[in-house]
Amino acid sequence: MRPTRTRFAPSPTGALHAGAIRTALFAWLVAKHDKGQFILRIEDTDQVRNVEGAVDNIIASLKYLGLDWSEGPDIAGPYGPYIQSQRLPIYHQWANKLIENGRAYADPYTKDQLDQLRDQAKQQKKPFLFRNHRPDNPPKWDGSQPLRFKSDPKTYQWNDLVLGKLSAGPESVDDFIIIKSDGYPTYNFCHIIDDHLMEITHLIRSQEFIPSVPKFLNLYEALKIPLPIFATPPPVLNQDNDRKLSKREGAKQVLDYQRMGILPEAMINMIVSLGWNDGTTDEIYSTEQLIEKFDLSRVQKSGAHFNEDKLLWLNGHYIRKLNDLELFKLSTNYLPDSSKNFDDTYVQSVLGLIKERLKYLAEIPVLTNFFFEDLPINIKLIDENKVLSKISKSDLKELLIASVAELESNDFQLKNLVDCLNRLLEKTNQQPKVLFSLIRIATTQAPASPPLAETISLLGKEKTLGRINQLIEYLVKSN
RNA sequence: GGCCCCGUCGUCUAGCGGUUAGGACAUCUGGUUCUCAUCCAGAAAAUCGCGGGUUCGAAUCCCGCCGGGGUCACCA
Repeated sequence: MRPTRTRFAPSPTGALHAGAIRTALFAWLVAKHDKGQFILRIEDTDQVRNVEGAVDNIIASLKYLGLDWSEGPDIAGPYGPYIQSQRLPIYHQWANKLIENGRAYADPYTKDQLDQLRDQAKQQKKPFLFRNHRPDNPPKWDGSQPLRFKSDPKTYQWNDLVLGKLSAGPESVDDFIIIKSDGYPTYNFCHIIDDHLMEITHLIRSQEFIPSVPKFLNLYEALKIPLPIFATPPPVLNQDNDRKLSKREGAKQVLDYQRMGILPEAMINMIVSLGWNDGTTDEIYSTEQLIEKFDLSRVQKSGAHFNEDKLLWLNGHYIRKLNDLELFKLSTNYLPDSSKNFDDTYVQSVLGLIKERLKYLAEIPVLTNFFFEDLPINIKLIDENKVLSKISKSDLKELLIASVAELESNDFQLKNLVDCLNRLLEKTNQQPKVLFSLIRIATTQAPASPPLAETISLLGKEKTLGRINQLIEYLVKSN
């Protein structure tokens, strides 16, 4: 048995989105499951569409999710180079074989002539097939014309690990360009050679290539290259419509999710669930479990909409499983600058308090800033509060004064604070709804925060009392 | 338009001839001394795209239709 070798072969035409990275994930999981190899190959044969920095983006996206490769543009291997633009002589060698066998010929048509033929076919409502217009005496190929594959049309039936039996008639097989007039090969040609030379066993790619497979099958035959196993995952669709994810549709980059603080485990879990499950009711899978359980034959046939709600839920789940130190380490790039004035223990405690309401790391500043800095009084929080807005400002002021009096003698240990707040409720004869909301707003100036006792215990006596007094002053002045 | 693929709650899905069609996200309700969240309990949500067959019995098998998508480049 040959070892399983899968590959991810993107073209560097822009940033990777969730659809592309899922294909990579599936291929990676197959390789890991079989204890084989996963290869990264860059398909940069379109010199016009190549985008600077795209390879870096691809590599960074894969690294973010921990999808590692054993051979690639940055890792030499026995079948390199792994960048197609560096393999041109190989493609020409194979192209020459086809010419020698009479299975490739120079295309003598100009672009205008071709367009004309296509228009004609369109007007006759017939599909355009180049092979109906093969030149009788093609010129010898000198590299200045495109080189075309001379097809041998027939009906094909083939197997796909995901989609099952697929078939198409001879009308799907045509003469297509294998070497462009700039000397670069087309995808249709060179991916077959590369997959063969690189000993790829499973060709996992997205659904838009299905209509081309009969053409590929014809070429495999002409090149005497054995078929790999085909597996075609369904498209990943936009959240809001039924079209596949694309940059044009405003799909987020994979790295955008990294920037917003989606943990790799959550992202992997989300992406794999688009089209795959193990048949149980499990929703959460560690990467190790996925490697063990993943199976292409259980991949869905129909497209799946990307769902950011579910991604956030998963991410929250993984964040909650972190301990305070782990969360602290992951948060360094997200903490507000003002946190630098505090020691790590304090910052860790803050993160511990907000952990269960954190959906993604970029939320950290809005959830924690009041722990690190004094915020201006936002009276709207009281005016728009459904119980506090019904109480007169002077009554609120009196409640705050009573609170300061009670809290002043406390040591702000959590347990003692809870007792203290309870006493305060009794003394003022108030509902927690009123009193706790009031103190919470005074001390955080935030619409939401962790529970009151925990919050002010961590904040400390000095800041808590200072902030309450500040609100008292404000209320006195505005009266 | 030709060819090809797909079609179960709003979304992701379980289901492979006999189920009260199950789970998860989202939504809504209640509980956890305040808010937000977590957690717990519960509700609502799919006449299995439609119509025919086959069968004692169909979401599951067959056919037709409809709907959606993909593809018809010197792009991948």
